[in-house]
Amino acid sequence: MDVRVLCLGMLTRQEATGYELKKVFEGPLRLFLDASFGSIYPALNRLAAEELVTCSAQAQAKRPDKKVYRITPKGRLAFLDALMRKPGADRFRSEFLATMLFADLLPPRHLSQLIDERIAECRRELGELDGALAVAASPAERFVQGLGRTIYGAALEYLADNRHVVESEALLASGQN
Amino acid sequence: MDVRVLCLGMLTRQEATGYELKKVFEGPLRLFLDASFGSIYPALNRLAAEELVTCSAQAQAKRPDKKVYRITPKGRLAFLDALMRKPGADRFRSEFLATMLFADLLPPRHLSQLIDERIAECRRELGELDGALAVAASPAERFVQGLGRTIYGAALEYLADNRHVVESEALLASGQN
DNA sequence: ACGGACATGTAACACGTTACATGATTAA
DNA sequence: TTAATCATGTAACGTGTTACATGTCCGT
Repeated sequence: MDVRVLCLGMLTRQEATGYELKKVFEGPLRLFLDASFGSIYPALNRLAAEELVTCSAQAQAKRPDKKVYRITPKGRLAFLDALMRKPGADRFRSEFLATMLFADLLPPRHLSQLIDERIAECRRELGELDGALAVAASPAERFVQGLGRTIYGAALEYLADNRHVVESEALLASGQN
Repeated sequence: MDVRVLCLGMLTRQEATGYELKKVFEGPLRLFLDASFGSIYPALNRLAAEELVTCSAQAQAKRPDKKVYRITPKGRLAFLDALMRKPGADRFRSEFLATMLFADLLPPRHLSQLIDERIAECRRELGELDGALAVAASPAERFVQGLGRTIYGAALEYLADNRHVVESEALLASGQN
């Protein structure tokens, strides 16, 4: 699902500007959703050209016009159509995990620090998700956020319980160099 | 971490051909790692041009030469250097999850079938990971595979326990259309 | 007879990121 | 005064996918 379809989907919930859409991509769902201005604005322009959304520009003093986008009936159909396609495989790109795959090549201290930071990061993320769940959006959104929390929680526990596996290996390897 | 660095990393473990590397990308780690021939072969050629790997071609009857790549000391240093960089943020791209975010727009039957398939898929993946863990590679690899298993396991349980949240919402929504 | 494994590679294309351009307002 | 928020947009660039090109051998 590309940025274009994702934007269209968000507009099924709420009319929004490109700027507001970007904020959604930075919110608690950012693990799953992501897009930059450089992809959002062209996406919205294209959606408008295809008449899947309408755009009403509100003039603002000393600022670029604020362009509020609203989905059209045609846009809703197009989004539905995209939603009904069989979803492709997940791809979990994690540089942290890729690094862990070669943990034995790292200096032990560096590795431990990496894991410490990762654990802190997971906790931060968990806190944010819990906060987001408390203010509660739609059930669907809560469902996805809840899954995110579950995954982060499980990953955190796993990390704490199993870090010794890679850490001891890194120690052994560093003793042999 | 791009395909080039990833290939370099795998070559720290074992000399390999592009074809063999591709098989690794299709194995139990495919959730975290992924690359197509169209990116692997150019990556290897570039690595060879930079002298981070060497390439020895073995002539084969009636087939393209088999090109075995080996990492050089310079390549090991370059890889280490890449590994030591602060890892970027995770990005979990899941079309399934993106679809769930709009579950209330889907026909209830379609949604339930989607979730059923997803659960089956998770189980398949879990079985494969368990199989891979049994034959055991390096501790680092087991660590990462174990994390994969943990995540899939947690996701599976969450799905089973919470599917009713989105399913009932979809039912409600479909009754109102 | 047909598909899949083996084996490498190129070219067109899609998609997204990054950095840049512009500029006011407000809080620390 | 420095950074962040608001607000949109373009252009260059990087990276990867898909489809194509080529051909054998083996199992069913």
